[in-house]
Amino acid sequence: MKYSTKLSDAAHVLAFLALHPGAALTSERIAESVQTNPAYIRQLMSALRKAGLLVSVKGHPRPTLAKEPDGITLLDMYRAIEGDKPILHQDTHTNPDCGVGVNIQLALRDYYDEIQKVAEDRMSTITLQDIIDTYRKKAGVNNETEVSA
Amino acid sequence: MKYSTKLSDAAHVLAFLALHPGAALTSERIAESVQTNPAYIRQLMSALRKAGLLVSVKGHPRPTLAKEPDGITLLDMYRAIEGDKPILHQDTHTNPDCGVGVNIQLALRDYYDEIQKVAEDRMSTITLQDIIDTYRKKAGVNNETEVSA
DNA sequence: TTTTGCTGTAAAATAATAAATAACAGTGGG
DNA sequence: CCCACTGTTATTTATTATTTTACAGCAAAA
Repeated sequence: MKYSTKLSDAAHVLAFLALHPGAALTSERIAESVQTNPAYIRQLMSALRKAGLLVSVKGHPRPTLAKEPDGITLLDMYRAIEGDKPILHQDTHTNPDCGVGVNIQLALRDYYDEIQKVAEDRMSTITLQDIIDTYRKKAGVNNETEVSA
Repeated sequence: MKYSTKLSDAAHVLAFLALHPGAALTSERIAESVQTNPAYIRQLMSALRKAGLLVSVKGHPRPTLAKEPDGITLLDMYRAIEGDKPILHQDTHTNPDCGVGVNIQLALRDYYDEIQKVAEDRMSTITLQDIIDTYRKKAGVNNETEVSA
């Protein structure tokens, strides 16, 4: 497969909303910034909506954040978009007749869970507000205005 | 793409070597345990060899660990197998004419780097010896012997 | 109340990456 | 000199992500 960039794109969408409060943001407008197609943006927004991070009304091009930016973490976005997909993947097709194969994978699971935990703990400390703050610094350096296409 | 299980399989291979010291382990024998094909195992071993984790001689079916199990970390394996592949992936195809898109991704990079760091830090604390120790506990519970197929 | 533009959703097509497979030159041991 | 095996590359297949297409239904404007 390709590598999933859904988390990045979801963060992009939420930041875009936060940076354009009150604007009439169609999925097409957002898609231009992400440089993708409107249906994909709507799919992302659908997941974010179901997770309670975003509010929108069918047919009405005015999606808004469901919470303040400092109340939305990167982990919230990850859960919304990727569910419980792990960052490291086990091989679940080892030989079931081989005790080594089976139990090595069981052992690895414990350690993968630990790694997942520290990654998620870190994600839970990063908010959309943090991302926006960092964005503003970068944008300042790059002399960009946040209303450009 | 499929999800990569190379790290899991590499750990499997190294653990298998550690658990069968002195045995004549052909790539075919190891492949049986992982339930895959010998060429794939040889590819993994090639990467592990280049990273200095494993020693083998062409044509000679007796690969051995290049270091003690407590001197090989999960991070060593990850580097050997995945190089500097990140666990989270940015969208590098956003609209370059959109300041928001460009700079949001730059901001995300900082945070992704942090998440990568905590994950790798954790990986660096987990050794092949730890995995083997945990394996033995699991294997004990499951009443398996480590010499079965 | 009709029209228009948009959303929400699903299905099908395409793209990217991983793993499986096949092939073969070359090594070491018998 | 054989033989079994490794190390390596190239090709094919499988799996997942993204793109594309399509369309029913809502909201606002006319």
